[in-house]
Amino acid sequence: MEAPIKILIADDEADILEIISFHLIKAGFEVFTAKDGSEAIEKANTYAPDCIILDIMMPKRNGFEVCEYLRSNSKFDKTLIVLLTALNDETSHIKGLELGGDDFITKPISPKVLISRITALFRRLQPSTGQNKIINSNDLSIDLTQYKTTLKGVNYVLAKKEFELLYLLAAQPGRVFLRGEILSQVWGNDVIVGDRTIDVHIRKIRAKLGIDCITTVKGVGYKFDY
Amino acid sequence: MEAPIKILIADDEADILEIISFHLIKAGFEVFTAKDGSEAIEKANTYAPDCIILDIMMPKRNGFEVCEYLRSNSKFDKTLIVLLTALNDETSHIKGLELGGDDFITKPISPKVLISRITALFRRLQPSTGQNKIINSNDLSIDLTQYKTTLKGVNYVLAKKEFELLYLLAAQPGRVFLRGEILSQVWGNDVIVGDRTIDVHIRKIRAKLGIDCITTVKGVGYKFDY
DNA sequence: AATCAATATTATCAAATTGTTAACTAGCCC
DNA sequence: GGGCTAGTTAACAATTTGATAATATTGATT
Repeated sequence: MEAPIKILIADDEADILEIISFHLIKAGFEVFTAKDGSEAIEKANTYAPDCIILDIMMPKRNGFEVCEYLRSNSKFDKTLIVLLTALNDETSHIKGLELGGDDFITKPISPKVLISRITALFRRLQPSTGQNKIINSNDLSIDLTQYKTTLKGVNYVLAKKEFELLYLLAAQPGRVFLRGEILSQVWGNDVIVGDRTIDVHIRKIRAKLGIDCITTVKGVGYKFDY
Repeated sequence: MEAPIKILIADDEADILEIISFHLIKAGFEVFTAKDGSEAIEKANTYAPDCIILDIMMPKRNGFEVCEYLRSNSKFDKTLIVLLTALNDETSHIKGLELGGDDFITKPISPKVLISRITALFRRLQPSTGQNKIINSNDLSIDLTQYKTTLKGVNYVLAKKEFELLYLLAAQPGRVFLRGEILSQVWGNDVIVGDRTIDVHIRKIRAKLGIDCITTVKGVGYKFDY
């Protein structure tokens, strides 16, 4: 998991917010906090977290309302929602899960348990994205289904050939691709283009991304290394 | 969900086995039972269930051992494991999740809760089973049942094809749809229309909504991004 | 250090792709 | 029928992308 996982916690009790943040940060997550339902929705929209932990009982909008809002917005389709409550009450539990919550944790919260559960949720979720067409390396992400390249969260627009070339190399970091391989993979076997064409595209990728993620292996070919 | 979801329950207490089975069957699952750890492993191999509910305290092999066995076998990569225990004990909880359990439920078990949680787990796992008829993204809402599009609460009237095209793209924000995909999804496979037709409709949508929610990926297709 | 081949860079032009407009057609309702 | 709307298409403009050639630079080898 390259890019840090973003977690938003919403609870009106400042001390709980603090203790949970502390443990989540220590566990390597990037943490945002909200002290009521409205702020939770606002920050969810701003930061697009991967997981949102919601207290049921909160001012402005309660956890159920926030959960319902999130689940009605396709933007949050892949966002995990964990509901938190002081009540050990079966009705809330079922209601929360039916509204689309992914997990339910009862207070008092053990930080260790919380982190274990969140980790377990992500473990389950990650492979479910299937044979991922997304390549992640450091802070560089290359998503084939979206034709999208981001570096440190910033989006870079690559042209079709540039993208396909980068994707090919990045799919097997470190491996050197011969010019012939690149030609047949990116251009196809029936198309005939000169060697300089590859260079030019490599150059454009390097220029656009501003990082040297492609290494030249003189006399052989190119490889992705980042 | 075409084929019934198969669930294996392992517990040494016959009455618990019975009551859980009863409720799971009622909820539409196909249920297998085992009364100890060895039998659980045996039946897991035989029936390849989608979900295995394991009591921690069982004869022959306990829940942890079975969990560890299952997780070491790639055959069960996609199998959900739910651990069950009478102890409300944090250590077991964490140990179970770390061994690769997907969820942890403490006794006494409420059948309703159990079923909610299992359903929630499967909901997450199933790739977009939720064929939502209403798409919401930011302040844009697209309602298939009413063929209605609203932006910031204001209603916009899209023609049939325009609506269907927008709906298709918006159903999977970010994903690039190839022109061919768009044609077969919106127009069908037997209808033959030119490529310009898509452009014109895209243009009309952009003009009507006044926002640029559809991005062109040159040489590839279009995607919804808002 | 000189040489040579491979690669990088730049500019330029050609080709592909999409955007835009307007015109045409078919169906529908009054 | 006449007027309306939606859908399609054609023609052209605008834009983006791709390929090449010419030139500069690099790096290995001697």
